Amino acid sequence: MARAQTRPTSRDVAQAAGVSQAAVSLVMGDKWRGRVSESTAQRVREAAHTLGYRPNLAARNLRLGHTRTVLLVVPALTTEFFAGVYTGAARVAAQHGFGVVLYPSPEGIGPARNPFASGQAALDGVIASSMAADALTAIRGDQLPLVMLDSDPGSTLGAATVNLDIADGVRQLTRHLLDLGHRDILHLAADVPSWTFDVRARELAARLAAVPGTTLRTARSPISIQGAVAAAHTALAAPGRPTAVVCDDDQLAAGTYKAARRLGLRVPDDLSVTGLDDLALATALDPELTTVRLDAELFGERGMRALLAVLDHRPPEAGDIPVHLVVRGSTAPPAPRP
Amino acid sequence: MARAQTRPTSRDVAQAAGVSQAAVSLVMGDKWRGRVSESTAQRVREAAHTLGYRPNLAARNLRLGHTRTVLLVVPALTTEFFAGVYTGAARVAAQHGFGVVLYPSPEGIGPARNPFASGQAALDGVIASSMAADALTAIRGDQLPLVMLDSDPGSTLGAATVNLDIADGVRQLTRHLLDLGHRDILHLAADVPSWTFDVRARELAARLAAVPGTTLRTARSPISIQGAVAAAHTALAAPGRPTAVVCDDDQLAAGTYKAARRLGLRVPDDLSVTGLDDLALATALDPELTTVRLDAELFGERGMRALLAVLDHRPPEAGDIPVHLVVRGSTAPPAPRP
DNA sequence: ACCTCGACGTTGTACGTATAACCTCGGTCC
DNA sequence: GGACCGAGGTTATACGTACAACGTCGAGGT
Repeated sequence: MARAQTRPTSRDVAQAAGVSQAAVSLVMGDKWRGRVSESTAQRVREAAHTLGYRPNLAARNLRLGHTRTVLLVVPALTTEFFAGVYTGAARVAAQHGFGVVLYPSPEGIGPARNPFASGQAALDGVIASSMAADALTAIRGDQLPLVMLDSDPGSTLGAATVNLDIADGVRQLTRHLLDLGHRDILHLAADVPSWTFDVRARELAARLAAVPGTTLRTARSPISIQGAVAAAHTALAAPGRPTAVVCDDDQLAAGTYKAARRLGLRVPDDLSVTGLDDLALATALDPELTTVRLDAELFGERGMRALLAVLDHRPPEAGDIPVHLVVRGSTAPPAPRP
Repeated sequence: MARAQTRPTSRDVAQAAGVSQAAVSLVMGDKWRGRVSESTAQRVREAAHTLGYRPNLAARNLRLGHTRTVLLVVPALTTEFFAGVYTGAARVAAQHGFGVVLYPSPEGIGPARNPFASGQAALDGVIASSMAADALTAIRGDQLPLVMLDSDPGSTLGAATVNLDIADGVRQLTRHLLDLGHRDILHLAADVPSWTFDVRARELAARLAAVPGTTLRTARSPISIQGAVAAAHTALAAPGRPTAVVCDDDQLAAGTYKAARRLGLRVPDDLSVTGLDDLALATALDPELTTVRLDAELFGERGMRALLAVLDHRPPEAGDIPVHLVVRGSTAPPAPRP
């Protein structure tokens, strides 16, 4: 429980170097120019090195009043998407001397347990992706600067938001399917309440409603390949099969492939399938998946930049992040109806 | 940069409740029984609530000398495997009042930048997976209690280790292929220096060497589906094609599927393929992948328990974590040679 | 001879918390 | 009636750091 032997402090270094603790702090903090002679600084550095001195972060954080660490709250890490978000956020954080700590919310995309109440690290701010309003207010209760990723700009209680232009992605997707001649479409939707999924449903419905003679059905699935197999199988086995399935993400599309196979349907000849995310999985599938590519790293970068802006009391950068359709082998014109 | 308005401290709460700061600390720390009356405790709790008081973690950490936070260093989060490790570790950590912070080492499985030097959170210990020796010594330099996951027990400089019994998994896998009649095997190996991959190569070679008339070739691939496509394509296009491919993980197997398809080879009729991990990807493939299931959550649990033991100066639990072969559709007897 | 000034430090203090040590006061026991 | 005691607090202090404010000392200017 207790640390084996207590680590050396700046005072120990000071004593070893024959200077005051303040001098050590100055040297270690690289603020000694014009205050300490080059030779003394060197002596301090050597003493610190031989003692294996590392500044006590807790003390520094207390003194400074900030930690230069931010928390990135993500849903389950079952996909490489949020790894990309982290990478992007961590990169720009590092450029500004910040660290990023990753907190995968155990309950998935839904309400997260408050990670601050659980006595975790001290934080300067939070970047949270697609969270429910109650979890949001819990975080706000901590009065920490907050940036929301992919959340309803209307209900984030004034927090800054950074969004992917999912609506435009769905727009491109819908146009592609309509251009191919599809009129009977199944929406395989994630059964998780989240703005990012609501947008997909809303935009898809709006686009199809604008075209007479189209029909749109909806099936719900948990966000996993296995879950999607069951959901898609049920939906596709029902009478009046659609000619195309629009999936809320690539994992659902993978499940749809499997369900189609079981039903003896070939993709894309008998059934077109689309995904959303462009995971590595998308090109591992056979045929490769037509999907919408999301730039996860850019998303993370923009999120971190927005948080930095909030911390600086600057207005965060505006505008959604563009996405684009990637057409591959899983979409084709529908077979002529018998 | 500076926090908008400074958060209330325990002293503010004390003043609001008309008690001393010490009393607030007692009540908040749940150590007031027999020291503070129920009514006063209630008053303090109310004051804390209306002020929105949250204890300053940096101050608490400084005072206590520990943070009850440990770091989990993982390679890139491109797979759900380490999500499982995190989940397991976080679960047992929570049971002991600890938090777990996730640090995806930017350089992948290889040497990691020292996350402590970069001024991140203050930590009580580290769980690190498959790291190179130089990164290891960097961490040891911080004198933090350390547990290594899936690392050579002989070269961890005395750190505790927790390992999956990969060797046994490869043993089961090899027996399965030999039983099916395969004698010409290609090992598609990860091109990353890491003990966990060395074990695979060593065990596979040893098992096949024990059976006369077998041949073993090796091809190397980066750990990604796309990378494996190229590597497997090259290896399979060469003369003297193997009848089975043993892949270091499921992602490589997925790449092998694609390469085989391009070469007009059917799995498993023309080529058996095996993976290792049992990711969701394994059952998304067609045919489903024969692979070795690793219990990621148990792995994380054991890792955290070992760290807790080290922190308590107790000997960590011994013994490797068992794994087991999952036979699916990607393996079959080899086609009779023409 | 006096003042100024830069170079090179040092002393002192505060950050917010947890807890050891102390205080007070009404009731009990002998 | 004095000793003792437990309940219900308070006071004081330390954790390790960063930095503002304060010396000190020798050189240079007048």
